[in-house]
Amino acid sequence: MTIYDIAKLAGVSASSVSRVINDKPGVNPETRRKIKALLEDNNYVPNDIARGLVTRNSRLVGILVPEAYSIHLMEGAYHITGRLSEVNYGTVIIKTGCTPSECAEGIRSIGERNVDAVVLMGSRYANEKVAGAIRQFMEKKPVFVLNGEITGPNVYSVISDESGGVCSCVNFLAGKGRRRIVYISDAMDRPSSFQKRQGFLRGARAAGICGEEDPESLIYEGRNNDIDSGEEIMERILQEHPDTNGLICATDMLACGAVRTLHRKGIRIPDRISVIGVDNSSFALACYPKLTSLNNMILESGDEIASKLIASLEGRKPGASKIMLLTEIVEREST
Amino acid sequence: MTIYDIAKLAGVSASSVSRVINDKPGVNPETRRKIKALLEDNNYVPNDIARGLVTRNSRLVGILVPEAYSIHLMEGAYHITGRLSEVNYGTVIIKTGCTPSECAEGIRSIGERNVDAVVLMGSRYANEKVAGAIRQFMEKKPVFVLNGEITGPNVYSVISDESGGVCSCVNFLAGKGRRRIVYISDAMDRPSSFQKRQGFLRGARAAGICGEEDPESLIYEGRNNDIDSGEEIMERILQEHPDTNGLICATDMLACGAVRTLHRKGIRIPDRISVIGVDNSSFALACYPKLTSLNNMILESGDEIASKLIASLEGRKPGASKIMLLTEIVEREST
DNA sequence: TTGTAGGCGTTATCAC
DNA sequence: GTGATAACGCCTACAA
Repeated sequence: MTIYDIAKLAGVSASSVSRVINDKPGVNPETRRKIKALLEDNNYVPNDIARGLVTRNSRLVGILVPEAYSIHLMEGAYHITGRLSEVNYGTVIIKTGCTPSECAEGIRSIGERNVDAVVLMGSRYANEKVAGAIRQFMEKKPVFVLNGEITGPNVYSVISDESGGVCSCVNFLAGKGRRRIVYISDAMDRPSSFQKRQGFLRGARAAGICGEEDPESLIYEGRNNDIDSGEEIMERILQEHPDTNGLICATDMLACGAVRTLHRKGIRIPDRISVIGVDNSSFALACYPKLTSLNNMILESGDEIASKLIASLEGRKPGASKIMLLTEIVEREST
Repeated sequence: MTIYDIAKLAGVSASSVSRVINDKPGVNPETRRKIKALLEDNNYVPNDIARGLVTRNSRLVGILVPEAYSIHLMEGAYHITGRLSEVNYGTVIIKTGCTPSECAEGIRSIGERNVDAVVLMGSRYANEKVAGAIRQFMEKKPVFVLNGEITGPNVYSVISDESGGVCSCVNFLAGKGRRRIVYISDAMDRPSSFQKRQGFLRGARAAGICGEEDPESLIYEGRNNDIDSGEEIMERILQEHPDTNGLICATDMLACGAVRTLHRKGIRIPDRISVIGVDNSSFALACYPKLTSLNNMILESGDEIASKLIASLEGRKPGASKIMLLTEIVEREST
């Protein structure tokens, strides 16, 4: 069912039908009614492809998500999808590999999809390879990166102050009298991990909890970012330093794992040790006790991006090209 | 950069360029090399929109997800996305409302996107309104529904035997000597909830755990499907029947909540009470103790759908129009 | 082996 | 107020 079919049925030209479909003026009210009825009766749906060919936009936004399993990022993508659905934009979500080359390849592949804009989920995309791919394949289209920083004329970055956040977590625990505070890092394969780690070092020095000791020695890093990994590392921590009474984990998942070990050993939380996670995810709630967690504002960042995106898509100015959201500690039962 | 631009640069016609791009025969090896080089140098990317207009397919699959917050379904969508990415198909994920009308509206809106096929995530879409919308707006395109049953010439349903699964959970607990087994249902606003509930009733009768009592009295239903809700209901259950020693929850999330209450009351799991969740999600792992959970095969269903989808897209037969996956209890620490 | 012409469904630009 | 007509970028007969 094309506009020509409808036109024939109505005894008018395709142009008139097109005008009715797009609510454009210049068509007799009577004719308009008639065409509208016909459209309805034949449940005509416009062919967005053909439309896109001439209007040069697809009402589609590409979202790249790294395949390294992160529910949290996917939730963010889902959130953005919701916001865009409201204004009748669809999202094409594509999984990419995690290496810089694979990320860059993702840019290229999404480029072929003729999306109107692109969102990069996570700091993993903040690297030179990706920046280059953007220059090559996304020259004219706006690119938004969530929790990562890329520089370019058409690139907008929304990051959250994870470094400052983790730093304040140390301070928070120190304020509760915790003297031996350790940090479980996630895999150091992306900027965000470094940020958090740096934040811990800064906080540890500022709080003066390491004395003569090198604060680096308070950092542990597991094989993976999952619950089992957190469990293992916690085991090691307790073995090496049974006096540990403050714990900050780079993700809620790692924290869940650590908490398991503490349960098993009968170490009470937060009486004997306080635990803080990062992400403020559903895992923080599923954990017992409910985890105090650093809200790194993934959802809020998604909102910011959605707003900028919609503004940009509608021809308005998206605003500042780099913004940072402040994080906040959401206190629950584990501290 | 269009094929015409490349053609001009190479001093040939657009058709030759097109032939090279699509790896079609009938072009001088020398010319082919030259064109290929040009394509590369100008990092030409084909306009999928224009291509779609003539080939009448978009290499895009629509996925409808209900906005009722369900990480689990989104993970499934993500999973399918991954599978389709491998064969260079993109997915357009659209959130829809939860009422039958809103779901049907989603079908219409995805219809405008000229996707090659549609996937409906969850049993919420299994209703007559949606079936009607499919007949109207998706007449020619294959529709796949995950964990829900819709009948139609172009509709393929993959469901999982949640009813049988929950039934066997009752049996499983009864086999462990649990005599008072209760069920916490999720909101009864979709077929899947009914299935699970029915399964419980069937299991309760078969196991003979209700005696003269009406097994309906063993069913509790909370306001929401979240952790807090599970916590509240568990509280009530213990008040009304402190002798409860077996618990089946319609979702892992509800189970997490229930476990919280048990912790608080100092009731040991599984010593005093065994707990089983449904979904076999990450929440089951985040919980302490790790939850025994009924794997309702969402991911596996996604795989089935992806396979059928790809087959169908490539012109092969997708196979049976309705299949059911058997569920299985994944035993962990809570039973 | 190569090029020409027509068409995919829509919108935009003119005449009328 | 209405209707031809030409794009949009690509593919595919068919002709050369």
